[in-house]
Amino acid sequence: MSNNSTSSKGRFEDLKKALKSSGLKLTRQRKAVLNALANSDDHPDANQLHRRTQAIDASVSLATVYRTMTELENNGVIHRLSFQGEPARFEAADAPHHDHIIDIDTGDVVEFQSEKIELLQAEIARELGYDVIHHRLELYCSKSSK
Amino acid sequence: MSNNSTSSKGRFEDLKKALKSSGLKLTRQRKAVLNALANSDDHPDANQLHRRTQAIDASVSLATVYRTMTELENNGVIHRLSFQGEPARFEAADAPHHDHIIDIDTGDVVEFQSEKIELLQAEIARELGYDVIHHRLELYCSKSSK
DNA sequence: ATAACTGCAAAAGTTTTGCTACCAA
DNA sequence: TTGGTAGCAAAACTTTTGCAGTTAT
Repeated sequence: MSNNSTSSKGRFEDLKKALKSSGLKLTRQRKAVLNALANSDDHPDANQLHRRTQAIDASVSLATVYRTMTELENNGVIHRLSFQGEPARFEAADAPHHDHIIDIDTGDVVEFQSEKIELLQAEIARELGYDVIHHRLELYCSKSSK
Repeated sequence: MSNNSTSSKGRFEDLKKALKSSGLKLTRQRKAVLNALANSDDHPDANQLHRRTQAIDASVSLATVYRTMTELENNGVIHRLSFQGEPARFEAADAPHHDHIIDIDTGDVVEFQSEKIELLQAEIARELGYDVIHHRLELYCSKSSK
C-alpha cells in the first residue's frame, strides 16, 4: 500500500482506493479529478481544480468537480478549507493533521502542526463542557521583517 | 467614556462613537443598524441583522446593512466571522479578543480566550519566518457526555 | 440490468454594485 | 452646498440541483 505522499502517482492511487472504499464508482471523470488533485501541491479552489481537470479530460464539468468533492468530503477523503472571504479550497486528507498559515501578501499557504495547541484546545473545551470534534486554526501572517 | 459592554445602551453609544471617528456620517439608517447590533448578544448574519434593524426602522435596506458592515469592518469596529459553510456573521469589536466554540448540534457560539494559545501561535509563526497579523480559531464541538 | 453518475442549464443563496435621488454636516 | 449615503434592482459569484441521457459494475 502506498502511503507515499511524496509521489503524485502514489497519491493518485491512494485517492482512487479511498474513493472505491467509499462505495463510489470510479468513472472516467472522477479519475481525471483525482489525478488533478493528486498533482496539486497547493490548495486549489473548485475553479482551479476544474481547469486542471479539464487539462486531463476536457469533458469534465464544474458540477462534477463539486459533486465529487462533496462525496469525498463526506467520506473523509478530502478536506474542504474555507479561508476568510475566499471560495472553498480542497486538499487530499492523506497527510497527517495540520493547520494553515496564510500569507496575506502573497496568498501562499504553509502547513504546520502543534501538538501543544491541540492539547490546549481540548482542555479549554472540556472546561466549558465540550468535546472538540474538529477545529479550524488559521494564522493570517506576513513575512517577518528580520 | 462608556467601555461598558454590559449595557446595550452603552454599546450603542460606543458604536456610534466608533462610526463617527471612522469619518462616517451618522445617518438614520446606520443608527438603526448599530442599535440592532448593540442589542444582539449573539452573532447575527446579514439577514438576521437586517430583520432586527427593520424592527427599528423599516426603511433600511439589506444593501445598507452590508455596506455598513463593510465600512465598520474596514475601520476595525466590527468583526466579520465566517464559520464553515455559513453566511458571514457580525459582532461588535468592543469586547476583548476571543475565539469561538461552535456547538455543532445547536449552532450556539461560545466565546473563549487563551493567552497560552496566542503565544504558541506567535512562536510557531516566528519559527517559519512569519508575523501573525490576525488569526482564526474555531472549535467545532458537541456537549461533553459527562 | 440498474443504480449511480454526468453534463447542461437553471436555480439558489450570499454579497456587491450602478444609478438616481437624498440628506447630514 | 456637496460629498457621502440610501434604496432599488440588477449583477456577480459560488455552489447546488432537476432532468434526461449515459455508464460502471
